[in-house]
Amino acid sequence: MAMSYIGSHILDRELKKGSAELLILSLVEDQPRHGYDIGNLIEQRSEGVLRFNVASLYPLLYRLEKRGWIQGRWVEKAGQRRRRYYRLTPEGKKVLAAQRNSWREFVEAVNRITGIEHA
Amino acid sequence: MAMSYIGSHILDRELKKGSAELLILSLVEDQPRHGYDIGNLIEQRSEGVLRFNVASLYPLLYRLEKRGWIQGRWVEKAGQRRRRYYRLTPEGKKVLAAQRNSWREFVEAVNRITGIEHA
DNA sequence: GGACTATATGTCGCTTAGTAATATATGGCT
DNA sequence: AGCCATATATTACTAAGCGACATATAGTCC
Repeated sequence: MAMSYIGSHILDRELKKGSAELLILSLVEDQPRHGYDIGNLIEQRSEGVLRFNVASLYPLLYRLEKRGWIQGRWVEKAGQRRRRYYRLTPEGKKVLAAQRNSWREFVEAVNRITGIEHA
Repeated sequence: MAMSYIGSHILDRELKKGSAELLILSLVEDQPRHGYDIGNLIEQRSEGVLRFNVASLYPLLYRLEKRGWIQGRWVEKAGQRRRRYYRLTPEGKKVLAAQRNSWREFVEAVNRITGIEHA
């Protein structure tokens, strides 16, 4: 039933893809964070608009680390499952700046075509 | 070489996915348009920031038509290859309104998390 | 005539990547 | 014991973008 598309679940799902890297890089910019924390922060700060699936989040963290944009290290504490904290690398910092610009350009372009004005 | 990622081709490519439907629906809102025209308009109005591959554009038009959001009809004119003009259906109009809201919410959420201020 | 370009639509096969489901491990609450 | 939150991880399925190629019409340039 086509009506079930209203609410734009498809749009929401697709949009998350491209912005995922930008979100993660931004969150580890000021302080190292572990995956579970990143997932929760995105959900909380977006007030539920953005939500990460673990099967997307962890592989994405591995990809970013493999590219050298973030650097992870294991931290073990008593009474806690081990956590892998990621920090932004110098190269990641450059990528983040570039992605912020791309994001701005992209939003402006879409707004121009779709006739959306930003307040 | 990881530096080749700078410029965010990956981000750009991914971001286009989710916004593609919104772009097309917006462009056929006021007047019927054919695929080739839509592709060119998106490229021109975005000043090259957004570009559609034909192997993405046409299948996407078929999907939107199959869902009943747009309705196409063939138009043949002498001295011209046949064109398929798509117009927005009443249901498509509702979807477009919903997707515009989703888009706004999404942009606000990403901006909040990534620390981007909009002027 | 032949080559090339712009217009206009269409399809194949490769690859990327999101997601549901499932798994593992620890600690606290009832 | 049962359940939930925390925290990381993997497998199998699926959707969809894209390079490359194909088809068709008409005009331009040499």
